[in-house]
Parts: sequence; structure tokens; C-alpha cells
Amino acid sequence: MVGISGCAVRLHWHRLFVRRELAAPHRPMTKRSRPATLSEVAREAGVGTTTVSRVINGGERVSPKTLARVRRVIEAMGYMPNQAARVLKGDRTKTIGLIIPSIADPFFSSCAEAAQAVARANDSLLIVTASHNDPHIEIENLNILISHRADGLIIAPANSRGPALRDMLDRLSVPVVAMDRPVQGSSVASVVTDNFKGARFATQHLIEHGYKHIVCLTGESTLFTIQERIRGYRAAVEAAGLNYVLNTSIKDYKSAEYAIESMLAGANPPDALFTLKNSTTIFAFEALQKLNVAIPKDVALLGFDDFELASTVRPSISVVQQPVEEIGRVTAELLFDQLLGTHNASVTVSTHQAGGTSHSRRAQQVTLETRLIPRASCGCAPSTT
Amino acid sequence: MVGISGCAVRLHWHRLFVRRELAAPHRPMTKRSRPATLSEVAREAGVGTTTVSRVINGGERVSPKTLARVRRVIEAMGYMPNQAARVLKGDRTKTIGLIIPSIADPFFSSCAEAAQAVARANDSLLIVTASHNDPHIEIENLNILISHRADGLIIAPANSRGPALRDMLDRLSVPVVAMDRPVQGSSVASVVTDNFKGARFATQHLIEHGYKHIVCLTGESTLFTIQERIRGYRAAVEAAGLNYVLNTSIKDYKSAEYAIESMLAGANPPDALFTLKNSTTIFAFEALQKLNVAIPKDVALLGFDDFELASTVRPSISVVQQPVEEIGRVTAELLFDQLLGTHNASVTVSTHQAGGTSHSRRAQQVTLETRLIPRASCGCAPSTT
DNA sequence: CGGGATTCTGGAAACGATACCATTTCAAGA
DNA sequence: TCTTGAAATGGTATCGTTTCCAGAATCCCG
Repeated sequence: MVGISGCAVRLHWHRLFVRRELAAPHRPMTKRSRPATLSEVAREAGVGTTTVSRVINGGERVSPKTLARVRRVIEAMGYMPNQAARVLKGDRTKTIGLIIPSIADPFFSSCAEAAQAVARANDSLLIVTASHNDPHIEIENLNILISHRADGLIIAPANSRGPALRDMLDRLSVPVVAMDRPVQGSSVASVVTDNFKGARFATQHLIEHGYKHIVCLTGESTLFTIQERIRGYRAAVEAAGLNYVLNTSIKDYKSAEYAIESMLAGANPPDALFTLKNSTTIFAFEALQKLNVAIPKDVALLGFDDFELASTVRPSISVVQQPVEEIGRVTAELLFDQLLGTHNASVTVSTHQAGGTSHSRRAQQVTLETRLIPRASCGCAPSTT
Repeated sequence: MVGISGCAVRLHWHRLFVRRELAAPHRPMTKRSRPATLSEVAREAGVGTTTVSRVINGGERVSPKTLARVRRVIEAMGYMPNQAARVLKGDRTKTIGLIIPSIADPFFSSCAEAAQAVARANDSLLIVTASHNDPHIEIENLNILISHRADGLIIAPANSRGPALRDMLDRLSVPVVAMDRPVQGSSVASVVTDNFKGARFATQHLIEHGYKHIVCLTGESTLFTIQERIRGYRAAVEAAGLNYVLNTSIKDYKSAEYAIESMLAGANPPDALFTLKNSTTIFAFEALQKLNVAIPKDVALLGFDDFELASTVRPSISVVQQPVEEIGRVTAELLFDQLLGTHNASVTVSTHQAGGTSHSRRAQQVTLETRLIPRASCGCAPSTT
């Protein structure tokens, strides 16, 4: 009954009439044979295509005997349903697309992982693509995913203000949710962290420590998220009547060392640094070490965004932690809510930190709270981790 | 099994006859409308479907006038070809699948990024899935990708020795390339790093430094790659007549601290540690710091696998670096070589480090070299980075 | 201006799975 | 035994695209 077809090493996979040829002698397995189709299974099992279809979709309304027989044939032939045909027929591809700046970025890959878990729970496949923060590649990826008829899309826009993307998203025929960065001026749902509040709170924390000259190192500052953090920092220092000092020059270790050295040699040297992204934090940390500046005694350091080794290095680095997995998870959940229709009249969203109005119903704009992780570099937790 | 078992609770996603309903009044844009089809474009442009098909495939053999007109209609209607229908017809999906343990793992996500670049260069989409090192999920992902009719597959097997996966891969009808970890006993091509040689060389380096009691901390030790590294370590210490001491107990910071403390208090304390994976290196580093053990004066440290902050922490950590991007790139290239047939008679593979026989033609088993990055923790580069 | 060679063009048959709907089977009650 | 409904099953149109093949339009030169 095991009428496995096939032979190995076929140079021409062309549609020869060898669908049922016997196994070739010299190769053990059925490599390179054309995959079996549903109707072949049906013929082999002596049933109709409908029955086979029912079997692979759960076996409802099929007699146990037939069910077993068909299952056996499926197993023997190594049959796998052709998604393409399925998709073409129905209107659900069970596929959602994700566009992030980079797969290798720990922040986004963690989001992606969380989103994939949700997708899997909803019996869907997540396709991850990288835009490298290039609006052009981003649009290209968008087109690819649309071509593949993704049921829905998650996107972390390279440019929150770009009209091109906004217009494109608005005329899309599938639901879209923006992740980490909103699409300004558009109606697409979004899940973001409260960068403003997180940065303000962190700055306030430094102020409470007694630091008077808190300088903010932005790194690349064009992104929406960074802008928000700058706003937060500004709000805090201005409320406290301190100086608002921004340094946007740090791009690598060298520029960090140069910038910090100049500032320390200047008239009004900083007693604390607030860095707005991971790489900047690391560059600044490295530079401070190199310049033999004691942390936090001479200069304190607090960074936005946590990273694996922040607690390992000496001194450990205080950070504002974002709810990374939650961003991915909630975004995906929001998307599936849209996908499954307005089935659930009250979608309540739990936020990262207890902080007052933490539930919103049918929220299309979800804002997640950050958490301050005080470690040694800001003056907290002087000795151990 | 496949998605066969599925959810029994199907809430009936009805198929209403709402294909062409007009846009709801309260929404500004043409959201939720069914995407245009090729034949609609054809009708709109007053041509046959064949012509439209030709236009979207490059516009060969179409008169300039018709070409322009059809292109205009396509633009106006926002038409995107339906991949599913395309795939169903032809036999190329322009899609390849990648199965890795985790998306969030920096090593694998970098591989994935490199592989995606190659895929894109070959006009294909890379679908990344995570197995979490679980053979069961791995098989499930495999089935999903096969269902989606991926043209080819890249897999970093959770278990190099598992017969289930091997058999499955051998009867697959698409080319497969194993990445980072081979599939033992199978004929599938593979791209791996030379873990044995890398570990042996690193151990030799420690021996040349004069360390006499080199202990190897494996962490989780069941993976093929770790086993190879153990072999390399063993070969080096035995060749030098030193003791072969393995510690497989380290799982987290706590166990690292306990293990290291005990060893140092023991009869024959180590003067160097060789850690076989990232997390173990970090745990050991942290523990040494905590125990106030001077690195490398009291105990040297050398880790397998590089990570971003290895050069930033004090002392900087010496490591064996793997050619991460190259692994991803070469694997994908090998896959596309298979995909495009035996078109290129001599596929030469460049290896990471000049080291003798670095080219192999038509290599189905590619081995890439590691590189030793000596930093402070092994006794090299005593002061600066 | 006419023949043949191009170049364009469109009709219709696939591709594989699904779902409507019609048909058959079967068991139990009358 | 006949009726009757439920359960099991299969035929077939359909999804949107490509491709084969044939037919129509156009061109080039003698």
C-alpha cells in the first residue's frame, strides 16, 4: 500500500509521467519527488477529495474507519497540504507579516519572538522582514508581504512622519498595527512604550540623587522614540530649574570619548549622564572607564533601554527598562483582535507597571509603561547587584 | 503531526457575500476592500489576462502603448499579484525557510540577517521560525514550511543525532542545508564552524600562556557544537600532558559562583577557565568578579563565542570568535546553489581565516574557521583594548 | 501591394484545496 | 417491512495566475 513514488537525483523535475514510478535502487529515500497532492491521496485511499479534505481539517463528519485509512495513506505518502492552494481558495492565509529595522537587534528580535508566540497560538505563521530603517526597503517589504497576502501586518516604521508610508497603510486592505513607533497622522493602531514618561522619571531620579548638571546623550536623534525621550528629559530638568544640555554627537566609542573628555574639561562639567539608547550607553560607559572617571562618584550614568550585561559590568548600569516581550505580545494580540473581527467588545490591555489608568477598552493606541531599574551607576545599590 | 489536530472549536468564520460592498461611510479610506485581481485589471484596461500577466512579469512582447496603459491601470487600482495563485501554478514559491533555536539569540539572529540578505539578492523571501531547541516544535515548523512550499530549507537542528529529523529531511522534496550543526548520518549539506579546531587552538593558547590547570566549563553540554568544543579542549590538554577537567554544572550565576568557589577552595585549583558558550562565559566572569578573583592574575578566562560587550567589560574578555554572518551567508548561498541546479561547476568557499586548505569545490560540507581574539582576560593585552 | 515573417494578443486549460449541495448509507423507530 | 432523519460521502465549480497555442495585427521588402 505504500506506493511511495519517486527517485533521487532528478536533473529535470519536469513533469515527466513518472508520478508513480517505483523507487530507484541506489537511493534509499524519495528525494526530489514531486510532493503528493490531495487528489492522489484520495485516489490511493479510494475516497473522494472532499473526504480527504475533511480528514486533514480535523476529521469531523468522517467515519472512524475511513478516517483511519485516509490517515494511513497520508502518512505513507508523506502528504502535506499545499498552502498556496488553500490560500487561493479561502481568504485567510494564516500568515502575518512583521517589518522591523533589524532582525539582529536584540530589542526587535525579542519583540519578534514574542509576536511569533502569539501568532503560533493563533495558528498563524509570522514572517519577519528587516527594513534597516530605510523607508525604501520598508515599502518594498510591505509590497512583498501584501503579495503574499498576509492576513495582517505589524510594522515598526522607519520614519514615523513619512507620508508615503502613511498613505500606503491607509489604503491597505488588511489590518495593520504599528509597533514601538507610531505612524503619525494615521489611524493605524499602535503599541508603544511611554518614552516620554520613562525618560522624565529617570531624569527625576537623577535629580533626586542630587545631580545638578545632567547631560543627555542622544546618539542618533531622528527617531520618534528618541525625540520622545528627549522631551521627557527636558520636561524633568526644566521643572527642576536645571540646565537642559543635549549632546547629539555620539556615534561610536571615539566620539563618546572625545565628547565626554571635552565636557569634563569644560566650564560646567556634568555630574550625571543620561544616555538615550543602548549603544550610546555602552560607548559612554566605555569612555568613562577609559578616562578613569569614577562611576557614579565623579559622574553618574543612567541609560534608556536595558541590555543583558548592564547588570554584570562593574559598576552595574542603571537603566530604564522597556517591556520588550510585552510590546511584541500586545502588538500581535491587538492585530489578532482586529483580525478576528470586533468579536470581543472590551479588549482590556494590561500595562507594564501599576500606575493609575492602566486599562483601556478597545484601545487602538496602547501605551506601555517603562520601569526604572536602579543599579550602581546612578548611585543606588552601591555594592552588590 | 501537521496542523491536522487543530482546534476543534471552530467558531464558523462564515463566508458572507460581501465581496463588493461599498466602503462604510465612517471610514475615510478604502480600507477592507478586496484586493484587485489580474482579471479585473485586464477588464479595466480592455485587454486579456495574458497581456496583464506579461506586463507584471517584465513587459516582454507587449506593445509600448498597451504596456503603458496596463501599467497605469495597475497603478490606479493598486493591484498586487496574488502570490498564492502564482505559486499554485508554477513550482517556485520564491520562499525559503529557516529554522533556528531562537530568534532572540544574537548568534542565530545574525545568521538569519545574513541569510535574509542572500535570499533577497536571489529575489526570495526568508521565513524565520524558532524551534526553541525542541525537536517536536522543530518538526512542526518543518511541516509548516513544507506546507507553504518553501523552495528550500535551512535548519540548525535541535538534535544532530535524532533519527526522526534525519529521516524526515531525507525524504523531503526540497533542498536542505544544515547550519551551525550538522545532521549526522544524513546526506544534507551543512555549513558549520570548526568547533574542534577553535577550541583546541584556544586551549593551546592558554597553555602557551603557561597555565597548568585549565578547567573547561561547558554549560549545557548535549549540543553537537559543545561536544566538538569539548573534544578540542581535550585534544589540547592531553597533548600537553595536562589534566582534563570538565565542569558541566553551570546553568546560571548561582551555580557558577558555587562551582568556581568550590574549585578554588579545592586541592588543585584552576589557574585558567575555558568557557564553551556565551552565557557560561558571562556567568563565570560575574562569579569571578564577585569572588574578588583577579583576572587574569589569579585565574585567566577565555570564552568560546564573541559578544558585544566582551571588549567593553574590564578586564576585556578573550574569546574564540565565530564567523557569524559568514555562516548565515554561506549557508544561504549553498542552498541557492542547489536551488539553481548544478549550474556552477565549481563552488569555491572562502573560509574565515587563512589556514591552508581553505577552498573546496562543490563542497557539500563546508567548515568555516574560527578566530581567536586575544584580549585582557587570558593575559594578552594587559592594559587597553 | 502582396506574401511571409514578425510581433502582439487573448481563450482556455491547468495548478491543489475547499465548500456547496446532492446523493448514498445506515440505524432505529413505527 | 417501511419510513425518516442523521451521518457519511463525492462531484464539481471556484479561487487568481501562468502557459500553451492559435489567431490577429503589423511590418519589411521586393
